[in-house]
Amino acid sequence: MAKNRRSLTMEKLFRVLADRTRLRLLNLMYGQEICVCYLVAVLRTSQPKISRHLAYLRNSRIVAARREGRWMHYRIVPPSDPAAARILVEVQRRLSEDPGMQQDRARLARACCMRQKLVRLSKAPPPAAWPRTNLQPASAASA
Amino acid sequence: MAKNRRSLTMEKLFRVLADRTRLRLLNLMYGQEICVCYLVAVLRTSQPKISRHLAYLRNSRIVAARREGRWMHYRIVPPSDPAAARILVEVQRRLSEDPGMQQDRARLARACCMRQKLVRLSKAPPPAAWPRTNLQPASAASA
DNA sequence: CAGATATATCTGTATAAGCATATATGTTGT
DNA sequence: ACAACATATATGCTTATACAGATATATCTG
Repeated sequence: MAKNRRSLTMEKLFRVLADRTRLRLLNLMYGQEICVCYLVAVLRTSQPKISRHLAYLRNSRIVAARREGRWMHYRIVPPSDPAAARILVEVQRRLSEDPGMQQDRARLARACCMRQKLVRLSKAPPPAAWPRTNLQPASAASA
Repeated sequence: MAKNRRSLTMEKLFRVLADRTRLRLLNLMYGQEICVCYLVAVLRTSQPKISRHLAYLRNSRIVAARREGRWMHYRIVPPSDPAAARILVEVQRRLSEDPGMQQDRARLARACCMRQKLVRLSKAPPPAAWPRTNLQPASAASA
């Protein structure tokens, strides 16, 4: 199941980042833990495709997953290698300037606001800041 | 001939960086303009392979080439996009810590020292700092 | 022509996308 | 409690494409 526990080589890290869909996913995960259903809703692409790319990110140890009932939450795990971590920060800065990525974030914000009205999202836990701020109920449904 | 004049997307940039041979080439080009024959000598791999990766880097506008007689000199061109430029600097920092890359640089230094004795390099212009420091004769052989 | 570098062609591998289906958890009816 | 189902996510399989490496050959310059 867990294929690759060793730290990433530089070229492998870049291979992970060399895909538009994965960058879009990371863009939505910066600073927050987010449910797959939101990712599917915002990216407007097939669920298997997103799941595949999440698995790729997971195997690369760049993101971690947490199950909460039927929902899976994904978050970015800053690499232990300082240079790799800095690169991810640079990526974030670059993505924040990309119009397409801004559009994705805007769609996510809208989805969160009107989530009560969206069938697919009404019951799902919304994105929450990560690392947790203590203001967010950690996992209200898990007790 | 010049296929792609538009600026790189983030994912394209990372695709360029997602290859060990290209990283080794960049590693040897940081801060200096260097002749292909040195790259071939240091990397100890086939000349067509190196030439193709150089073409890849050239088409991605990450390096530029300059002809001087029969020799081609390659150098890194810092991207106009500030975030991309910062990423390249981070890559440099990371590569400087990589043992394999240090070994390449050591081999290059050695080749430069004993170049008089090496048939393939004895007539080729050695690597020179770039941007030029005015202490290096720009192109002594081209006049 | 010789030396330096680039390109054509072929083969193998990685992987992205699409579709169908499997798994996992939760819910509902009895 | 258990069967049957619904929802959320993951995976198996197929096809298409990008591209790395190897070898041979072309191009460019002196």
